[in-house]
Amino acid sequence: MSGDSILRVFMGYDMKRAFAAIQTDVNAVLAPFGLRMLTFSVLSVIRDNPGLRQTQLAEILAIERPNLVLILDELEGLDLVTRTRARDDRRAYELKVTLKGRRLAERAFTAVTEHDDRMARGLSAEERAALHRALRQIQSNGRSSDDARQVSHP
Amino acid sequence: MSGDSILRVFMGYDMKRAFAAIQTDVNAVLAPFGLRMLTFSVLSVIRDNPGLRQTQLAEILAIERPNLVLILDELEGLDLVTRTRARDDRRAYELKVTLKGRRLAERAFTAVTEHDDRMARGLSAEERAALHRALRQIQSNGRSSDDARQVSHP
DNA sequence: CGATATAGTTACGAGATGTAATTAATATTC
DNA sequence: GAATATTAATTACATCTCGTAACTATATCG
Repeated sequence: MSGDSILRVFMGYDMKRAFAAIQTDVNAVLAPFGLRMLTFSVLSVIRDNPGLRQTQLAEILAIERPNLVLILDELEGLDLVTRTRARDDRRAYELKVTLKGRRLAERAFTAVTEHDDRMARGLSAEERAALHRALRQIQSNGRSSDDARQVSHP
Repeated sequence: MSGDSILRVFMGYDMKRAFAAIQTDVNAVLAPFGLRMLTFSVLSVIRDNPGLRQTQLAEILAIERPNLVLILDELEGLDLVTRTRARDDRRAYELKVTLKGRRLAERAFTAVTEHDDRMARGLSAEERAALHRALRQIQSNGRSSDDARQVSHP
């Protein structure tokens, strides 16, 4: 008995431990590419949504705009992403992935997919699908409280 | 379509989002008790394992011993936990929860349990059990790589 | 006894995340 | 159309979590 059985009844605890395992592992997988979980996510979303603005990207990834700035500085410094002034709104930048970035993202994506499969060993396809469903349900349970609060103070 | 569909195929991404939701929420639940997720976890494990040493506690929670020091300083300063020199090993401390700590932990535990149920709304008991199983499987998949590495360099 | 290991600590750094205030550009309003 | 407010990005700053290396004191082993 591992001593933390009192905490194992909580989804939050099991999830913290599982996520820590994944994050440590995926960061090790991404290190050879010069990426981490967060920069990989940013790169992937821009690649999938070329021309995205920083505010939209922050919204999609649920991070604050200021935190995005340094991440984009990093990716831009690595020549993986470009910031181009938007013609229709010269305050905003259009984000795009460079050719170099596209190539790197593709290889990293394969590596992360393999990693994800590795972390899912022992789970059937149905169990994996059920896990995704459960995780999204939890997210929406968390969001609904936020939304309720925001709606009540418009 | 939210723009992050490219990432939604990864357990790691869905889990990061779900865990962020839980952590934000549970910290709000614990704030009135003067606790956060981490201090609550430490307090709960000591309560469940009186006399525990710091090294053992760090091992159980999978955190580094140095990080535990400040957390225990905090809990000790709040009169929730005591460090007593072990008679058989004067380097070590025996950790115990004070009466005040026991009372607080009990109330906090109830609040966190309710919170966990709230975050699990929409999931059946079977789905919840399956979620725990999946999360533990993932943890053990992560750990097994570590173990393999350690065993290969004894 | 002397070498080595262990328990806790200190010092430090990196990464992720959040808030407040600033600047430049756009939108709104009178 | 000028004054005002809003928005995009940024800067500056603070906090939390987590990890490593080095130190002190005890303990153990040969």
